Amino acid sequence: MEQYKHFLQEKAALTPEEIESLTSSLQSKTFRKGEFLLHAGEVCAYAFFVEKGLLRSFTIDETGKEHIIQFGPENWFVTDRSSAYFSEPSDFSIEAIEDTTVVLIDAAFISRASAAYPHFMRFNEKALQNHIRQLQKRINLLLSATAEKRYLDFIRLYPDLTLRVPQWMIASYLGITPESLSRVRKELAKNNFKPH
Amino acid sequence: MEQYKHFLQEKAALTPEEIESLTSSLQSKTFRKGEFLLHAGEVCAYAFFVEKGLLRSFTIDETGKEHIIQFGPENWFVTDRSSAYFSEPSDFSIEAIEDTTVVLIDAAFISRASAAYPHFMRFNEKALQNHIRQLQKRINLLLSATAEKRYLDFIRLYPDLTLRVPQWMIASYLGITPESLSRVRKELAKNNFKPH
DNA sequence: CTGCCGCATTGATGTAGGATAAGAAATGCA
DNA sequence: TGCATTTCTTATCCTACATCAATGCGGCAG
Repeated sequence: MEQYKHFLQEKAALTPEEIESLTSSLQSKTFRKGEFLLHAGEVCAYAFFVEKGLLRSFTIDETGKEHIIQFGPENWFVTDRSSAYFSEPSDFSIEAIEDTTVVLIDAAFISRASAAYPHFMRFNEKALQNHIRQLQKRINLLLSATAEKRYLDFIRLYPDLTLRVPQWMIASYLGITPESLSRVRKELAKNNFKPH
Repeated sequence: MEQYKHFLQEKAALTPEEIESLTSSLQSKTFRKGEFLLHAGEVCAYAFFVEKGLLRSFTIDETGKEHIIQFGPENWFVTDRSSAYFSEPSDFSIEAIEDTTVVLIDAAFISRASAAYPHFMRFNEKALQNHIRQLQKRINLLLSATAEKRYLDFIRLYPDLTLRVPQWMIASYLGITPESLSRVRKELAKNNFKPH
């Protein structure tokens, strides 16, 4: 819970007292590596705030291939907003890539907190807007950039993930095969590119 | 303004009186085919609600290629939310594909309306959530579907646009070249596919 | 009517990345 | 520790789509 409290203090500009009173009702839960927090087809009841560990959300297409939507390291939210908001079955699955502790945030919490604290409401809306910005950016990349550029963008944005996530998952996030990613990396290495 | 009022009544469940009082402060404006409502680099001050006509929003990459983000026919909103919300210069341009009449909706209007009418606030949030759902869906398509599937999805979703929009713009939306789209269509025609 | 321009089509050729297969390296686990 | 499984790499071939270039053709300004 500590990370989440800290996060609220930073981003939502709430006082420690407000935070205590708000979060007293929240549960946290730990999942082992490989466990699922959400299976495709279920309604996503929570937003998961990652205290420690690493999640991924992904879809599976008709041909059985996985496509990673998002990684969730510490201090990130992972959820399927559409499913949670509209109470529809989710297309996503959410899985722990490492042993992961999350705070469970449900819709009732959000509305209670928004009603009680205008700061929280604004914080929440800002998170939505940020999410849109991210999605938009990703669409742009998928429309315009080569595999190599997308990979470079990825390691620029998530340098630590490059080390924590197996490459086939990064490939899946980028929309290419692991073999292609391997080639891209080889090419980059040849031109003496140093990721770290 | 009529379309917008109708839209509010349908989607936001406001009474005609509430709608009148709300919209009295709104301006509408008409743009000629080819005119720009927003140039990349400017801050996007409005959400444009399309009363009549057709808009497109698009980016231009480093190599000078356009990538269409969204089409906006009647009853759609076109804007760059990130730019509008964070008051940052936009990456998008917005252009009228046909002579187009829009209602100009600025941030002040949204907050006034949200404060005055809880229904409006919920309507607005729902629009945001819907937007996220759309973006997510598009990312999924770009990650997993071939040009043909993406095109089929497009005409299923926007059958009327297929007739109003030049094909090179559809190609740009799909992330392929006009030549490729032409070949996809040829292939579909051969297998006796009838769009309408 | 005519010449031009933007758009769509078609063909020839190039290329990024996919599919497949196999081996090497890393990791987990008994 | 050693065996098995997963992950990463490498090589070969293949395919979807891009690029380049030429042709056609409908609108429309003069």
